[in-house]
Amino acid sequence: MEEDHVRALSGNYEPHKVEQEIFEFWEREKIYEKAKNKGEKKFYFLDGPPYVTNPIHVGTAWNKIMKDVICRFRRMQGYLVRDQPGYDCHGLPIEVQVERMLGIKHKWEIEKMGLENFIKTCKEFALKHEKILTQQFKNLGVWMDWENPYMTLTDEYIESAWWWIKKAYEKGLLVKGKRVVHWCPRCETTLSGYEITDEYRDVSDPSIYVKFPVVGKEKEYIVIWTTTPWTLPANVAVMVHPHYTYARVKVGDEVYIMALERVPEVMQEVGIEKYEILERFPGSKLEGLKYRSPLAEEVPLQAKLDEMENAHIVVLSEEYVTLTEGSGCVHSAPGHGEEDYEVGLEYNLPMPSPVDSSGRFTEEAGKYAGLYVKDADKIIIEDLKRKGYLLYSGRIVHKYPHCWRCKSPLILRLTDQWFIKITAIKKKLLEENEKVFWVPRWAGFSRFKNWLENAKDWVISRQRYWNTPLPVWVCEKCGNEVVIGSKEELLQKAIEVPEYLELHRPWVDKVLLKCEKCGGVMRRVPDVLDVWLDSGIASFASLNYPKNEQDFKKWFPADVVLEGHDQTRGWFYTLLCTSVLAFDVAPYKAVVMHGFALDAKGNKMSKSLGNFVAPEDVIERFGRDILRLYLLQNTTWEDLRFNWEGVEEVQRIMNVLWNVFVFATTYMELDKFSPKKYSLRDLLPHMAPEDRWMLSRINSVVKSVTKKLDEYLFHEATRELLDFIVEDVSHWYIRLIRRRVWIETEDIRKTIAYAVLYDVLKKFILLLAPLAPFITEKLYQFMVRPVEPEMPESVHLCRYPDPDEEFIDKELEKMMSIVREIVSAANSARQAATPPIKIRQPLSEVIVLTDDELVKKAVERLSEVICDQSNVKEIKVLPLSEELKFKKVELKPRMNVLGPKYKDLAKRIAEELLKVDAEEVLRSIGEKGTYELRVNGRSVSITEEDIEVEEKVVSGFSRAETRYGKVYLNTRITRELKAEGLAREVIRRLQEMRKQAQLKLEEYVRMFVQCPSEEDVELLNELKDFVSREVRASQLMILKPSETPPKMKFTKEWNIDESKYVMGLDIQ
RNA sequence: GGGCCCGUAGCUCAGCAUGGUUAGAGCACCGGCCUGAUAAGCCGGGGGUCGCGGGUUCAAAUCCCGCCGGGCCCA
Repeated sequence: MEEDHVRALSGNYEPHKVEQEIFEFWEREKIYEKAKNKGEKKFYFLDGPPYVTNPIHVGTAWNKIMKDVICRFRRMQGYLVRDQPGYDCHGLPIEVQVERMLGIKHKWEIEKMGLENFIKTCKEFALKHEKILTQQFKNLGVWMDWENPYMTLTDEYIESAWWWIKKAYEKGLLVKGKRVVHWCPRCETTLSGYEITDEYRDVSDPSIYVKFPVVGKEKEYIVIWTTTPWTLPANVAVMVHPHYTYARVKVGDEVYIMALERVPEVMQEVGIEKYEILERFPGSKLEGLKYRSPLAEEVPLQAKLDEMENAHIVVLSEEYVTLTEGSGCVHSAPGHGEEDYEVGLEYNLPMPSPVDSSGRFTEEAGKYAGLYVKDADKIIIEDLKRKGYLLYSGRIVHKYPHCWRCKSPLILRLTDQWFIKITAIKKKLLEENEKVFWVPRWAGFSRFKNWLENAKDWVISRQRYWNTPLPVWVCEKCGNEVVIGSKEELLQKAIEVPEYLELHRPWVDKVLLKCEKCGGVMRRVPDVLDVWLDSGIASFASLNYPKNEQDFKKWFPADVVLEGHDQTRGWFYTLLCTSVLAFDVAPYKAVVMHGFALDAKGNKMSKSLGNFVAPEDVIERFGRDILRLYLLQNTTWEDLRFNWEGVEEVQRIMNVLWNVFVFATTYMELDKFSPKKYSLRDLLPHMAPEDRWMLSRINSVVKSVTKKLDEYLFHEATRELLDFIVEDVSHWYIRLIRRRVWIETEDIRKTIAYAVLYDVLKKFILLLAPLAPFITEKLYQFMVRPVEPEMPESVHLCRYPDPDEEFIDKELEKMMSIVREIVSAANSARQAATPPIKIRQPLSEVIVLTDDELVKKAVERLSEVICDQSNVKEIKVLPLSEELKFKKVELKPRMNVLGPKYKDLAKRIAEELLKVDAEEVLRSIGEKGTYELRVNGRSVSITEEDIEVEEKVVSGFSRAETRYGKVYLNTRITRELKAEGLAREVIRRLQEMRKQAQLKLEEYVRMFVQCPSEEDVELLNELKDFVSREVRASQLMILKPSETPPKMKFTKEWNIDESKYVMGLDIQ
């Protein structure tokens, strides 16, 4: 039975056409579905859920493309891959967008309009954007289970969160307590740390020094510094460092207490020139020192604190007192500062926070009640000044956190919050992290580890609406609390359930429970959960755990997660926390961290800056495979600076790739090559060294690329593959086999070239398939499937190739790289010759001088490659000691040295030096340090300094150097060589004319060449057969200048070395 | 202010862990060459304070310290 043969691929690479065609093919043949269910060993890829607000940008595309590479690669390795995408659907950002859509400006308006409507709008918004994002991801060629994403807004997902909260509660790790949190007075909610860090911006604030009068002393004060005067009504203590030196400083008739080291700077800042240090002592001496509030008259709270024993005293802190700014005595308001709060706990201080949720002072603040805190600053300063407690008032520009959404300055407020005691499981977090495979390593073992070591308790409650509700119900009567772990449990315990129930506010708020302790009615606390908890539980919530225990057992933990470096402290962290808390193990085996996509200058891309590039823009101009490869070749964990030239470079490479296939298939079709007829192993004994080299290379690449993808080094794998197809296949192997594929008869050398090329290209397609799924599918469908119909119907259903170790010959690869350098040197020597010699002109020999055994071996084994590629008849290797045959050493006397030394004899010495054997002079100097020169009957000692050495290549040779030795090129052109050179000049031009005349490759036509001289006619006639064969001339006439050329359809005049030739060919 | 990462040719980057010929590649530019797959390729040229400063060393792009600029995270 006749096997079908390879057909010629034609035309240029047109990505859009290819991609459209492949999209349709995948869709029609349901290739994704087939690939998805094919594998055996499980592989759990866990998608970090993108937030469903904005359309994707280049960075999001990069992220999903790398994930796609993982899934495709693992599938080809035979894994059953869990590839569920995820979407992060809750949270303040959506609330903000919805508020904007609804024209709402304040939190209370939401409740006024009705929560139900608001939540419904949020949900619609999330679902709508989920669809947009999915469409965008699909368009990149990303294969995921788009029909079944996990979404954090479903009841099932929320139930997983509830289960986890209950688990934490049962372990005693869910705690209600006071916490100082960043609070937005406009949004009236706490913000997570993540939400704050983006919005530290420079603002101008007051900078004041205040005097706190010491109890029992006349005119003695503790001096504190603050930039938030509005926190003074909540002042409870002053912190000092126990080991720093403090001083009592006399200024006029007053005494100030402050850190000694700070005295000069503070005095300068407040403008005091004359002062005197009265006493020095360690800060620890100040512990317990009682002072009076400077605002006792204005603020009832302060007056009350004055009366208390454990308030308005000096406390010690090693951690929170520094000498870089202020006075070294730190105003401490535990209700308005995290550090203050911690010290407050330690000293059992009262912790007033006389500010309400909208940032206004409460009644406790007396005179200031009702004022917005920032507005109170001015009045407080005035009051202090009036009362003589203000030492200095200025302004300072510093970074201060703002609400990312409404830009209000945030305040720190002591509030009741729910939190998870991460500190209790910190050790285990660190332990589990040790077991994770991090890419790059330092991301896990420097950055993430460092972060874990500083882990704090996690405040998980929020005072908002569109989030997972906190599943805690509290008894109105006795305060008893119950934590609910599922919808089922909720319904079981409910005494009242609304008609419609989904696990969002407001419906869930309407569920009332009966208190088991007192029989009272229990209501849910109004808080919702931090949106970071939603994505943080994805490792098991996406598996629908605990409802679906089987899936959990099957898949958990994830084999890999991959996100940008902002997630080191975000998702990577919350994932680890939730899993370690619930299961005592890390939720992932490998974590890959990637960079951000920035603009060409390294700035963030943003629509407002006008530097935003959408992935769709790139697709429109270049196509999906090019976008993918461009992104993938960037060092994974480094930021990507998007630039269009870089994309163009990838496009050029893809053009070369395409043309490699055009070349290969064109000749394979001409010869009706059918790969299944041959086995590489059978052909092996007949192979040329370059064939074996090519096979070694592809198998080395298979091995190396597989390892790189196994370790998630996408950029290294991408670069290696592209480099391989361009350098090794296109630039080298195809050049080497070109003459072989032109052989017209059946010939084993040609067959081998096809067989090797076919094998290499097929493997290459498979290797590249996960990275560039469209073009590889196209080439597979075109070149492989028709001739090997038993292969899978899609490249993405194939097995990733295994390296054939038998073919790998590292020594041969090394030898070929040596040979490539030698060829390059030989060509360089042609150019260095005077006059330069064209490559088309054959030469007699190249000589490599080396003592290196491998170089010698390389030249011997690959001599034909060198001769062919450098167009010489012979290649020789000689030991270094033979080099003197090809170079002359000449001595140049240094007259400026000899002159002063030998005066009038110098001239004679110079003359003699030029006569003697230079080699011998150098040898003697090399051995003894001097050379004894006879001049006018006396002996003169010539040393190194007296001469300059010049090396000259002997005439008839040209030289170039390589890392592996010097290369000499024989530049003598014999009559025979000249004839061949001329023949090749003529051939080249006739070929060009064939191409211009659009003759078919295999077509034979009549031709003539009219030479400018009799001599040329003679020369050319010697190689007439050769020329005819090369240009496929049915008849070749070589004419003298005097003869009249026959009439032919296509004639042309050419200049060869300044002489005019006329050539013609007869088109049928 | 702290942690981690990055800074090498006009541009994109490799080299740095294990210090050692003249610091490389691709792109772009210029000159020459080659070409019946190639809008490709080859040879050569120009182009570098290896962010800056100090230290260790016979020797530093590489190791150490400090600083500057950028990114992320934390405060």
